[in-house]
Amino acid sequence: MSRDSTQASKQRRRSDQITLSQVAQAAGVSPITASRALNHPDKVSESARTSVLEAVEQLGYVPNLVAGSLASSRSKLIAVIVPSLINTVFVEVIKGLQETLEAEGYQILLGNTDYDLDREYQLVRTFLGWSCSALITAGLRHNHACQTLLNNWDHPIMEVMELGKGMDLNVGLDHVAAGRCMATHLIDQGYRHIVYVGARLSQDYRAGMRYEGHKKVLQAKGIEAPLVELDTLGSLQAGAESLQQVLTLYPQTQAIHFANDDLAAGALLAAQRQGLNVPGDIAIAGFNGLPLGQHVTPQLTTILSPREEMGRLAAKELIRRLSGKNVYRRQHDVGFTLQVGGST
Amino acid sequence: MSRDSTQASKQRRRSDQITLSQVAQAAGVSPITASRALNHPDKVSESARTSVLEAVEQLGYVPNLVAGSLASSRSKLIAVIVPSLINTVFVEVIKGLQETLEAEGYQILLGNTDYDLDREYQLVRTFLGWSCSALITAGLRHNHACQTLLNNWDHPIMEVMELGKGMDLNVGLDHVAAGRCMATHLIDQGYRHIVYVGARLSQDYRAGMRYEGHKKVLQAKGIEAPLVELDTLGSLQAGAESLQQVLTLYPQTQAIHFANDDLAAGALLAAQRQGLNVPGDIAIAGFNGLPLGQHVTPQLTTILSPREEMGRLAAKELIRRLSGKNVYRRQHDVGFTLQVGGST
DNA sequence: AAAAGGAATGGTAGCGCTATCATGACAGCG
DNA sequence: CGCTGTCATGATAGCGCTACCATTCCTTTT
Repeated sequence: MSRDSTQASKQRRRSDQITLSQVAQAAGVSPITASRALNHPDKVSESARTSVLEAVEQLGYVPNLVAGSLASSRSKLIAVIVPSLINTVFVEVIKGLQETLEAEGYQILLGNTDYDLDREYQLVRTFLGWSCSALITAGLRHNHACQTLLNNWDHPIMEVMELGKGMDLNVGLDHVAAGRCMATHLIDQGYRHIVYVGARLSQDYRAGMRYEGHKKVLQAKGIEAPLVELDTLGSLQAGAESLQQVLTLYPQTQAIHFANDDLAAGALLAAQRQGLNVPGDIAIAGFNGLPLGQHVTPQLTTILSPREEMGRLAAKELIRRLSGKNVYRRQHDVGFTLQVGGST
Repeated sequence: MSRDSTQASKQRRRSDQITLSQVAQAAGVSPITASRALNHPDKVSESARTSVLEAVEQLGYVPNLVAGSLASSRSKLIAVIVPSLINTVFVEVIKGLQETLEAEGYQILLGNTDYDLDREYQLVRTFLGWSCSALITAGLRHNHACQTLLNNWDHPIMEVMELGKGMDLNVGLDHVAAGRCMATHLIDQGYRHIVYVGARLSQDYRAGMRYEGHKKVLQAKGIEAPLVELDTLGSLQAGAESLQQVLTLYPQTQAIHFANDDLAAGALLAAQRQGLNVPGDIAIAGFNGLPLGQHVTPQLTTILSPREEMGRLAAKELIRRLSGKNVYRRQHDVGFTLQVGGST
């Protein structure tokens, strides 16, 4: 009877957005049938389904995902937390994740910790509040509060980048082994005075792990393993500057093992500008396998890490888990490849 | 009386997560007061506030943002839609956005269209369903459905990357002018046989706009403006390969104006490998001002576009608008800078 | 023919939070 | 002393959707 809402005691609808009930009414079915037509199409008759879809089209209905998530306590959101977007490595992992997750209808909620574990905790708290269906985070290190919070969370957690025993799922590579690999290569090439150069190893602790591997190999041969730690972020510029610094501190240096390709390429290009011969005067090695390294002359010796692949695999495994399938392995090693160029 | 829920007719709580009501009970206040203590701290007495915060701490309460958003039809989510993550340009804009938005407590919902406007429409639909408080999208071109959908949406919309009359807010630069700028520089340097090389200009239509500017300048001088369009994405590799192609198609070429620095740097490095002198045999220019261009020899002539700055400014203007302040200008030109290196 | 099973649909009651209005307490005012 | 205004708090009623159970109608089984 009271069609018009003049008395409308407690009207609260702010936006005049179309609701599922209106769609249902237009389609001549109950709201719950309309809901099913959209979310479980196989559970309604074809006639109901088509009339609902028509009504959706006609009214321009946009499902309120917030309401849906609250009612079902599920969502198609996946939280992705990385320490930095400046470092292209993480971006490439995100790329791989994004590609795979979006294809399955998931949306990415992106967070950046700036290498701050407390910040990470705050982000995790916020993201859990969105009842994400999973969380992907870069690295195995978290602060205590974060650890407890996540332990009590009953959704999949995927830790990427480095290999190890995580909280739940893990896709990554063994950075210590990568460091050993490159150090071994340098020694095999006959170099004995080898410096490792990294940038902010306390933040980029994976580069620190590579140094650990590097050091072990050298020490096993009775060789010193000097470390030069830069206080800037890794970049071509920083690499160029570090070259000078290394040669001043350790004039006998024959080879430099850089923590990443940006540094290494920066140093290589700087060496050329200074008329130094690579690898004759100084050998240079990097890590990551960025395209840039293949385009400089001589080509950069580096370790190729499958970053996008890591993202894709992580996403795939996560989806597997989310769709209720059995997970046989929680740890996945994506490996790495030594790429020998002319720079060593 | 009935404290235990044995008969529990229609219990539906799936997760045993702490709710605000439990916090309120522990703090000895009503749920609404607890809500206020957390969201409008100045609207409750200090005693209430502290006891609520204590209870939150003690119980490890994590606010359910989904429920909050539904009730208030507001959220701290901001949708960000870009055409690609492979192109670092967009990533840098995201970086700028992210930095500024996260500092203000906003979360980013990230979408990638893969240069497909229909995909963009789908993403927009989905994101509107999350009742985002704003939407940021790269570019001014959208399909019709998307346009209508967004016109009826009553939240701020920010279109970035290129300058022009958008739907709402806009931060970007004039790509036609940038193309003109570089073409003028090349002509001033005395080059007359100039080829423009771009990759998939129908997708990267902003590179196409730069070509338009380039062409106009050349034609005004009565010079031909040949275009070589590559079918791959812009990359060092593609740039290296295109060099050959250009020299075969247009043997007289004196200068190549590349659509971006990746292509240009790839070509420059390839030229060096082939023993060609840059700029003596062939001059090379790019666009973007990537760090790489400053580290090759000779330095790459390019146009510096303030990408992170664009993201930061866009985020700032958006926040301004979201906090209800007056917006005086809807369009913001971030400009560009010609960087002359030794390559032209 | 009666019982049992299945498919399509709907009614009801929340999900956890906040907007709205109502209340009571107390200060300031003429 | 009543009147108005401000402040802190609370009761109530949703936000738009879906889980859960119930109902109906039809097909299959013994």
